[in-house]
Amino acid sequence: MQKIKLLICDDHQIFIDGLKFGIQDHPRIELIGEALTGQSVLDQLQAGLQPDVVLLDVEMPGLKGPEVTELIKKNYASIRVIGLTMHDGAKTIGKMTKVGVDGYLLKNNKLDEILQAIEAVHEGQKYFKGIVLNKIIEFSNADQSVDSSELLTRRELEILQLLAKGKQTTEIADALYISIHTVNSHRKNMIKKLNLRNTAELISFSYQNNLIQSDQEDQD
Amino acid sequence: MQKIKLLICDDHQIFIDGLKFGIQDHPRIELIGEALTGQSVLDQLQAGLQPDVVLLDVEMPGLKGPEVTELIKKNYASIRVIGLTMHDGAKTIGKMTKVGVDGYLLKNNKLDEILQAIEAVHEGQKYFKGIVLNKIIEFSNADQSVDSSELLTRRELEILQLLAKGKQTTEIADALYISIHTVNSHRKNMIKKLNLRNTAELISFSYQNNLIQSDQEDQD
DNA sequence: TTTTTTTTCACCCAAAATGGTGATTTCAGT
DNA sequence: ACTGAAATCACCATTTTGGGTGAAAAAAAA
Repeated sequence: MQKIKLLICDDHQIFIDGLKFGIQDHPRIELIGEALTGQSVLDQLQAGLQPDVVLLDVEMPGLKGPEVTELIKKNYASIRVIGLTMHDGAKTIGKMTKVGVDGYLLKNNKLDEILQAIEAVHEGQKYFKGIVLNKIIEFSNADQSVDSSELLTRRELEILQLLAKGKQTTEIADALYISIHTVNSHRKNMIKKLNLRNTAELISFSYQNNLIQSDQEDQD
Repeated sequence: MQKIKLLICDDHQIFIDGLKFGIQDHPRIELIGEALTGQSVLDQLQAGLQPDVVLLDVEMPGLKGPEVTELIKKNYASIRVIGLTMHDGAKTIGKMTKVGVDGYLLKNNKLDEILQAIEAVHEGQKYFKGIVLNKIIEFSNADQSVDSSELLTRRELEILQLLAKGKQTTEIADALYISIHTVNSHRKNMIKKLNLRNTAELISFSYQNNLIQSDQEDQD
């Protein structure tokens, strides 16, 4: 019987190494490739690699889990994707299920659990357990978990970035060659449409919903 | 020759499992214990376990890397401690070196690197490489890498949390049973002492410096 | 104990933000 | 060509911030 062909993607080499050791003697699973970035996964698939299952770290620099999953599912429908994550944030889980991920595991699971998940999704089952399952339910019920990336327009996001840097209305207006009234309108619109109360909460919201990168430069 | 006795602590089981496989055939290293929390490490040491080297995840729920390291170093001076981390934040590295950590590795290192580090620290060497080393230098030179947890007082942090939730001065004053003047003073002091310009930037700063947890509840 | 830091409160004033309403232009999608 | 969303600008009134100064009580550190 053919072994399950597995491709691992995780930006942490040690994770890959760990799994490699854990899988090397497995009778039914075979590691056929590894990648440190989402882009690398897509490249390898493009190049003709044909895994049955992709084990995908969700939080990565560059291309993130949901995007990668979406592209895999779109172009290689037969490949099963399992998301792996550190955190159990409902938002990310929601994004992943939306693009059709087949399984989802927290990294604090035992190796056994992961191997089990690989076999399960390969047989066409979905693999969600425990907290993850709860979060999915939570997410599907509560629609208030905003898909923020589409709630704010490009211009609004632009202004948001500047607000986060401590710029005030006049400065933003100068920087963008628009009137202070416009800047004000944008800010007020954001606060209103997101159901917030003031700029401080707007900034909070934008960090919590990853509208702003925590590692951006903060030059004055 | 006696093998190096190793104790691993990481809240991610898969990490432990991975390392276990990686070490099982190693001629000079022997895993004598594992722990999922910092507290568990201390308990095991208390109970008489005598590792030569402790491999310690820095970011953990509960007792964090620096605290654990400090306690180990204080009570069991002969034990070498290697910090393991996901992120390469200068602040955490600084805290770890301050309490006398012997080595520091990023989790995206290869298994080999980790094994090498274990042997190095066991021989009394310090093991810092690449980015980590740079960060240490950066940290010791640049004093502007604010140790924010000590820059803000407890009260200020408290007010900061509420500001981040969109509360305004009056509400915060009510919640904390203090005058609005006091709340205002605290906010103004924070902005001034951190060299910021307004509350928006203050919120930004606090997210970027982990003064606020991104996954906190946002109930009204 | 003495000294320093933290927390508390107060007043003044100018600048900025908020909340509302309304209107025009530009742009993308149908 | 039409429609709706996005971006632009404007005026109004009220509230909140931000910047300064000063000072007393409480707590922590030396």
